[in-house]
Amino acid sequence: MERLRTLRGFRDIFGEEIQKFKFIEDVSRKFFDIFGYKEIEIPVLEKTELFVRSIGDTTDIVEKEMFTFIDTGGDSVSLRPEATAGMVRAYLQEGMYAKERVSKIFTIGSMFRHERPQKGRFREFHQIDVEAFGADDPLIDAELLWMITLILGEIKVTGYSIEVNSVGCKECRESFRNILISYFETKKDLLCEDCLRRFERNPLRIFDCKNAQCIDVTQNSPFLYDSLCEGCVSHFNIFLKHLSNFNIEVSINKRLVRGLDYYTGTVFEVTSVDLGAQKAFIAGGRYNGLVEEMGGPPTPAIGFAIGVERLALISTATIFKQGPSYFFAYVGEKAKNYLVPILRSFVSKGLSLKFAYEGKSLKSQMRYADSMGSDYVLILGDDEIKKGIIVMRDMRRKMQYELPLDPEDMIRESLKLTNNFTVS
RNA sequence: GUGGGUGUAGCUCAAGGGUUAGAGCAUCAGGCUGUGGACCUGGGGGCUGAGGGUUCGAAACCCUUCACCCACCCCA
Repeated sequence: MERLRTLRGFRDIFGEEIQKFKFIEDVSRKFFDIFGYKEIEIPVLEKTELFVRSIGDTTDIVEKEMFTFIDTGGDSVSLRPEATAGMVRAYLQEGMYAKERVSKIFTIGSMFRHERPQKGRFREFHQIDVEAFGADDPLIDAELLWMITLILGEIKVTGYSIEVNSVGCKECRESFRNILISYFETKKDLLCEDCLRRFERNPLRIFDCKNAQCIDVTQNSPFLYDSLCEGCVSHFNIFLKHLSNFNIEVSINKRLVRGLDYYTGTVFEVTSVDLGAQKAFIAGGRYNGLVEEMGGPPTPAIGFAIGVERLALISTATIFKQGPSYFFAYVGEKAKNYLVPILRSFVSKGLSLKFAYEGKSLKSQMRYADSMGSDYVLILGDDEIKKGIIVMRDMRRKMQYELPLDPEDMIRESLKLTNNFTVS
């Protein structure tokens, strides 16, 4: 019989990794609360049209990476490949724009893309997604990056770098597109196959190519960055000024363009050299036109997403356990009868008391206790029962004490001995 | 979708045509009949990813297929 396993690109997340995930989420939630972001859960499955309209129908994501199927009602539905589309939908559907001037929301959950897995890339992956609607002030652009640096600091990520750029508003992007097309038109034969495709659909993306010859071609090409309109230049400069006031080091990467159609103005990426080819672990930017395109009032907006798997790969945080843990070791059936009342007392006090279900030799139980990292082992056998006591062994100091056998007294006395407990 | 690499015990890996496929770690037991980590001894564990072929003989060679990893593409 063949054993079933997960689908390609889907994984079980457990053990140390899930602890790291939870830690990353906890730290993020803490800072989101400080900065006034409210949590929202949105559906994993939405109408395909939502993603087509927001992300763009010629992007790779919607063209070939979505898990799309026809449900029994005949609708085309898709597993979300990213969160922003659904967040915009929720912002409009729940009427947030009418209730507050600025809506700051975040969500945490799985995204799905039908890609070939590699280091730091899976078909089901987790994002922490943050969106702020209703403010065009570059201060909020800078504030987002500040919040990111605070989170990364607490998660103990070092050696990352932040790249920023502006991809301009609709107007300056449209005029630049023409400039770019006429430039590349003469150099078509120098571009790689992929870039020829990009030339047809989204010439901006040629700047993203890693092919040496293409990089060469773009070396002397006009940059969007250099032909931004007055308003975009001033917005970007004020953004940079704020960043320096926040003491945030960034580098301007004129080649940085994003793969989703909705971005306008500020875009940014946080990368780490420790990640392999998929080095961006946080990315985002402004999308001032999207809300209106989705049928809402004209609303400036900005957001970013954290790739949790990638962040977990580079976080050097170690998860500390808190509080002492106890183990109950018993010799003989008579002693085992004392387990339940003792266990109940420990649990009611919120203390961790482990034990072996099929207790074998004491030696075996001691090994078990040790392998689970128990700090104290309570040992009970006929001798102790006769004397009305229980032995508590301090595993690290290799010292033993006698405690009363009555559970309440036992806990009280043991806490006296362990109240200077510190995690090593 | 394309390319490269790897599939042998729970994990990391040996064996490169020739008895019964090994080692370390992990696990269980014993040494120590009631005391953990170190050490010693032993036990359990495998259709060598799957299917076909070549051969007296295949984990090994050939074909097919599947899976995983890395990279391209793209992206968090």
